[in-house]
Amino acid sequence: MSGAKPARTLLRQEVVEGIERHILQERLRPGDPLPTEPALCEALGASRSSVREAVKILDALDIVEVRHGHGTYVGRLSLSPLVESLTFRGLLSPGDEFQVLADLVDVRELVERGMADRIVTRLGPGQLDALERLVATLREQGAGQERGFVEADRAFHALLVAPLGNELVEQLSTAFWDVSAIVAPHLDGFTHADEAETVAAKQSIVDAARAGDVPAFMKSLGEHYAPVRRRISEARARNAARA
Amino acid sequence: MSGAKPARTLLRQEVVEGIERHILQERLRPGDPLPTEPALCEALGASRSSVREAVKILDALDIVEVRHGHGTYVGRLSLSPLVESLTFRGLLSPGDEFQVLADLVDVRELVERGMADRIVTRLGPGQLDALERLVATLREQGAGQERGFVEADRAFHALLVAPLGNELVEQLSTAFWDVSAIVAPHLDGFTHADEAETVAAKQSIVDAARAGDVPAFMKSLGEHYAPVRRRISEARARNAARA
DNA sequence: GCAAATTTGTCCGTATGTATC
DNA sequence: AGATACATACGGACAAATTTG
Repeated sequence: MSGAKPARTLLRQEVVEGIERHILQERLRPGDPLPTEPALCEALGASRSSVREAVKILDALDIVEVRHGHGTYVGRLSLSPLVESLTFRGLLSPGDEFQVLADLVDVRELVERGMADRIVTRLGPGQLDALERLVATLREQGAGQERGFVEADRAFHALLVAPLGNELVEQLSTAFWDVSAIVAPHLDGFTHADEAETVAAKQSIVDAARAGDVPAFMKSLGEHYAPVRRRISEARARNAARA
Repeated sequence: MSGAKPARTLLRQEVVEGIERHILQERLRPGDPLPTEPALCEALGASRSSVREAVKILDALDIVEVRHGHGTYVGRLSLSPLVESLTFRGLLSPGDEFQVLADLVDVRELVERGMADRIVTRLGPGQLDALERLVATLREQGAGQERGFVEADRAFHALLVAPLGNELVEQLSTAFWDVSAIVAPHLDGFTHADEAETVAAKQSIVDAARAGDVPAFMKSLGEHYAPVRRRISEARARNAARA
């Protein structure tokens, strides 16, 4: 029966909050250095184990970034935890392997559709030309150069929402794209015809944006995601039949 | 000079992937038990420290759930890591404290706006009545009963996107609401008039949905978020003036 | 209700790998 | 290259929480 307070909350969790408090109070910014592990131990009254576990939690959330042999720093606060979490969920998906993927495509189209008017009005000539060049790249590179293809596709969707001036939307958009790119390969049956259809729809999207035609922009968006939706529903049908 | 392989990747990270692999290969589902720490140590060839740090990382991502004195289980795979990450970013926000909040409101309206047609067509009479009851609750409970007010508000937005059948959209919607609820209190100046305006807009939203009027639904959405936007831009103006 | 068994939480000491100067 | 500072990893011991007999 020592007089020590039987802290209801786990010490590790208090260390997590202590580090967060320190970052906020000192108004630190991403990349700024944090105290070393021994310093954190003394400052927060915990052992190395507890401090290390707390740091790993914050590292997983990208609130903290650890560089081996160098030090601990404030993280970038990116959406990497969302990507990790959603990716694993997509790979797990008990029952229906592709439900998450279908939902994901919905959300991706939702974001671009919901921002359609702003995208159309704010895309400048230079950005439209850049989009056009990406479409050309996609058209030229077949299934032979997968690497360049997926990279151009990623860049296209990132550039599409870039002029919004909403950093959160940009990061969410690329995060959802990343998850799709990791989960989708389990989706075979994607033909060259599908690919061509998708690229053609991208061209229509750029044309509609250049013309300032919001309804056409939305229509092209629907056509762009149509092939993926077909493949997903076919895969789901196969799964259902197998069960 | 031990014969151990000088793993170029961190051992801790390999343990993380090993646990993930185990969950996938065994097709475990949320709530299923995982091996104990000593068992994981032997299975993955790592010390308890490394295993524990790996488990904490997976716990932060809600891929694993740890219960003290009980065991380790497969997590719920919720979006809690997104909430944690975004909340901290909102509290940090160097330079402009309310940029993240403004972006957040944009995204919340974006989701509801982008799903407008589907929401209007799929909302059944029972769900419309439930929404109406929530609006009544919001109207009756003033600033006096904050608890019930915010709870009803949360329920309203959750119920709005529920009939879509897209679990990801539902979880994203509530996640963004949660982050707003945590970050927004730093935003004072919210008057009773603002509150009344927001509640009235919610009534309009329900009316429009009941009438199947998509344009009116969208218009009401804009009116619903208008007061919050005003408060945010005022707060940003105050911040700018202070700097 | 008590006590034992199981499992996670915390601490300490030590040795190793890595990056910087 | 050597020295230093730091994170990484190990193993053992005890504390705290939970379940079970």
